[in-house]
Amino acid sequence: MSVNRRAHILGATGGVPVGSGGSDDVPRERRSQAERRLQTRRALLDAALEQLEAGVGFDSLSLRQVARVAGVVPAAFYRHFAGMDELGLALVDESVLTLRAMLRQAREDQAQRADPGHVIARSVAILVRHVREHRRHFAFLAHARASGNAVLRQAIRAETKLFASELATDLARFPILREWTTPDLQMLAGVFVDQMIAAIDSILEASSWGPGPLTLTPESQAEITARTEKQLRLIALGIPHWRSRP
Amino acid sequence: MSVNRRAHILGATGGVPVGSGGSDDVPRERRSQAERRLQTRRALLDAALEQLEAGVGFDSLSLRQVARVAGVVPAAFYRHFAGMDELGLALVDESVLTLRAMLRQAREDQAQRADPGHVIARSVAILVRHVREHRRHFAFLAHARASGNAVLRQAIRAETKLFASELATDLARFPILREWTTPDLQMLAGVFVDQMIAAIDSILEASSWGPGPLTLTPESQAEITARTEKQLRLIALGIPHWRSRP
DNA sequence: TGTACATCAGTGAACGCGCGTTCACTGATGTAC
DNA sequence: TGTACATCAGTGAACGCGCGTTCACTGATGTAC
Repeated sequence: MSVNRRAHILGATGGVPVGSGGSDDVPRERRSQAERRLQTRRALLDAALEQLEAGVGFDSLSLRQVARVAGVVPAAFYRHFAGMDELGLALVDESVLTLRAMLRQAREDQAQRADPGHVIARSVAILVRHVREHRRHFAFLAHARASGNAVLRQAIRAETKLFASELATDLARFPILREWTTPDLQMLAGVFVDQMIAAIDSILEASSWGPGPLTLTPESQAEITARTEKQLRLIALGIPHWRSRP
Repeated sequence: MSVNRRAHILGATGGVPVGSGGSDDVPRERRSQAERRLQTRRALLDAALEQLEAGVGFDSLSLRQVARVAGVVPAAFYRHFAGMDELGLALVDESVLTLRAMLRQAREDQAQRADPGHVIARSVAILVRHVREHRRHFAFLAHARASGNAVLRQAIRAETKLFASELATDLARFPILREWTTPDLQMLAGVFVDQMIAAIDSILEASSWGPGPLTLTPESQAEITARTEKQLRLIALGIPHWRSRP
């Protein structure tokens, strides 16, 4: 993996595009200061995500390394974030948008086809696809969730609770759950979210086999999908027999 | 938190106990080399656990800091471990013993009273008690499980799978599960383990409110216990309606 | 349109610090006689 | 029991390194006239 390949995408000094017909993949047209500012910010976020995806923990991420991969001098970092914590919170914001998009898509998919028999299979498929398409965000959330950084950990836990609440609201629309109390719906949403987190962990683990000896045979994506569907179906089987009383 | 309070518990130089009637809490009797060696090793492990418990991630743990808290010079660390990874693996071994002890206790408790109605409540109680009594080990596992250290992560994942398999074996003894296929039992054990992990996270989170602004109201231990019991009961409700076919 | 000045994203050098690792050493514990 | 030597856990000094943060700076972009 080249660590420095983004180096100087913005031009050599003072942020000016150098040369005339560079062979870089970045267009050389004139850009406003605001555009260039956004571009550097993005490069910093991407540099962090890139290393996070490669298995580096957020705690061990260094400001200098992030700046280096982003092709910028360390001091320039401070023009965008007060420190790594602030960058981390920006990543939480981004990642939460991804989560919400996933929930929204599942909701719309659900609304389109009134075919309640396949809700679980379709939801799992959407989950798996989203995790694969937004690996970096999910890898960040999965790791920073348990990281040593209290600020990030707290932020992610808070967002997870919010996510569970939104899911509870969605669940309330199912006829069979209409009579359930709000706390019971929250409890049920909690079970689903816990299983979802476990599934995300499995997917990330299965698709991130870097160097080193494999002591565990990684599960295939199909296996994870099948197992997760089974688990959710088992849980769903209990629902009709739950007596939800205030 | 005093970082240095263990300093020189073993004596000042060459490992010789200094003074004659020290006021330290460590007895000054003559000790064999082997005993002193074990004692320092333990001090190193404890120093690491202490910081892990305080919220420091394993990734950010420094060899020098661990040695300092253990009251030993950095170079002495290498008399016991080749590096932090090896210390981490030793902690995995220890923590896994704690996990097994918990499972064994739940099993014995189960065997003593043939009162199947309270299996869940009693199991949750045992879980909660163990997590509180062995906070440091569980905090280590919960964090290093998602840490940036691939070696530790792998080791813990492997042990988690093993744990789930043992649980599956225990589950097979329940009359209602006697007809289930092995893969289905594994799947069910997986659900329980996932919920257990989530519960452990909650307990650790609830009881580790260090400094900093509280944006989330921490759940009380009673709330966590009640919620976990509910979740497991819901899952159990589905069991009789699952058709397990080869 | 042309000119003079302001803004500000990114630069490059410098700082002090804690880190992991190495090394020859010390001196109490352990052992052979 | 007494003596001479071996073992080896822990010492302390040293090393080079990457880190986060600061600072005055540069020079292209943006703006007022």
